Amino acid sequence: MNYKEFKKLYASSSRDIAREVFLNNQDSIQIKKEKTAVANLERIFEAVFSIGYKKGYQAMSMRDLSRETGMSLGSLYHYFSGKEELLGIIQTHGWSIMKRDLQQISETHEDPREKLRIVIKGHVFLSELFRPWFYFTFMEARSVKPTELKAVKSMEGSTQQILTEILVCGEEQGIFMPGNHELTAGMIKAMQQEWYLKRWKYRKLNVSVDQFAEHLVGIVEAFCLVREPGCQ
Amino acid sequence: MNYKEFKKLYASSSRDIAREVFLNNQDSIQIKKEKTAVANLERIFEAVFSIGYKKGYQAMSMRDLSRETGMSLGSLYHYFSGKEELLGIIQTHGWSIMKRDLQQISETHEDPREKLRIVIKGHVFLSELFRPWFYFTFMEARSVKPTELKAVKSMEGSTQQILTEILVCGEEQGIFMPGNHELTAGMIKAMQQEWYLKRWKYRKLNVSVDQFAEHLVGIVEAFCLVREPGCQ
DNA sequence: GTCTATACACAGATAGAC
DNA sequence: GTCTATCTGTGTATAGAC
Repeated sequence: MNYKEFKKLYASSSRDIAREVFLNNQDSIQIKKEKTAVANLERIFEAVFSIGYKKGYQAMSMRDLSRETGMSLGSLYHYFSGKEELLGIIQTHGWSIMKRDLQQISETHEDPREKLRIVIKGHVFLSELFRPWFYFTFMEARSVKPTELKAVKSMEGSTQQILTEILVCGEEQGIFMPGNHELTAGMIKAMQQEWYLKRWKYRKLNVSVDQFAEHLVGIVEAFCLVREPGCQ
Repeated sequence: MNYKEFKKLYASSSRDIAREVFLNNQDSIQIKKEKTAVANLERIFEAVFSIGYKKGYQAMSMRDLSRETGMSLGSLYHYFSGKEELLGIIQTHGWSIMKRDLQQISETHEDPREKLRIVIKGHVFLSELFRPWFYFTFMEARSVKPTELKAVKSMEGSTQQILTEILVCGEEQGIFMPGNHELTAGMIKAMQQEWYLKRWKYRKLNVSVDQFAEHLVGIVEAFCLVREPGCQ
């Protein structure tokens, strides 16, 4: 599978995400007309990502957000009760997208080797599709309030769990080498993160998302697949 | 080489770093007595890392810093001209430690395989020794002002360059496989970062810095070393 | 549903006593 | 060299007109 095929299968736009957020938070959002609310939420998220990417969420003022969205301060406060809640909405939604979609991807294959490939690539492709969400959730995870932090940590753990289980299962089937699979899973996650954290580097190097994902799979397989006897 | 041996060779304490900063910024620091200045700088850095780790530098107020250091607001401003300058001092010094020491480490060996091992492990060990510095410089790199950003970016690039050169050189000698070495170097850096960015995860898993570094070297060598003919 | 005007707390920074 | 007291701008958030 390459990125193009992936996009066809899992395509959902930023508009769709905004709609999801609207439906999940209909009680706290004071605007009731779906079309208006969804469109404005989309503008708000986009602006938060843009400003947040440059200087971080804490350094973004509500006036910055007002300027970037073209909405007034008063209007903004009809979409969330405060700056902290806005952060919470984005964080929890970002992580839940990630968790849900990766779970779904992992269920499309049975063979451990195929499953490992698809889960690794799927994560990279997903992070390409929703890069601002991934970048933001990673960089701003610290700022989330303790209540939500627990949920966020558990979602982060569950994505690593998926990888670990594949490695364990593959070892049992004699396909993968034995080893510290938790540690390997952590390393894989680190490399996946590289794509959305340092995206600018790979644009400069002219590395496409497909090349990146393939390279990553190559590294993991070189390490994990059992070598033929007599080989080093 | 393991972490213990590394520490013996490259040991310098947080006090030493504070002294270095003092000597480099003697003109802008209003306190002239070395002993006092160095001790207070050390306290300040420690406090910045502690608060910054929890909520980020932007969210840290000077009053937070005053409370944590036990120094008054007025005193703090005798050590730097403002919050922005303090950030700049920490950032540029953090990156320069990293660059200088890695350069030094890479010069201790000639054979590409040995050199690769030592540079990879050295980075991990260095980040263990100066973890707060590494974490902080990574997470707060965005907040640095444009003038300093250029310097920071170039230092980051140079550490990746060291890895790339080793891989290229090893390929020429027939020790390493051909491939996109820039890309591989980026992946290695990503895994190295994992250690200081997600340190809590590995403490929970009971993974030591030596185990982590060895695992990382294992992954890289499995991918990079030329396989014997007939092997996959 | 969106706007302008404004309340009020807190930020960064400084002056000047000790 | 360190402190307390204070200035001034900016931050988040709200009230109420349109």
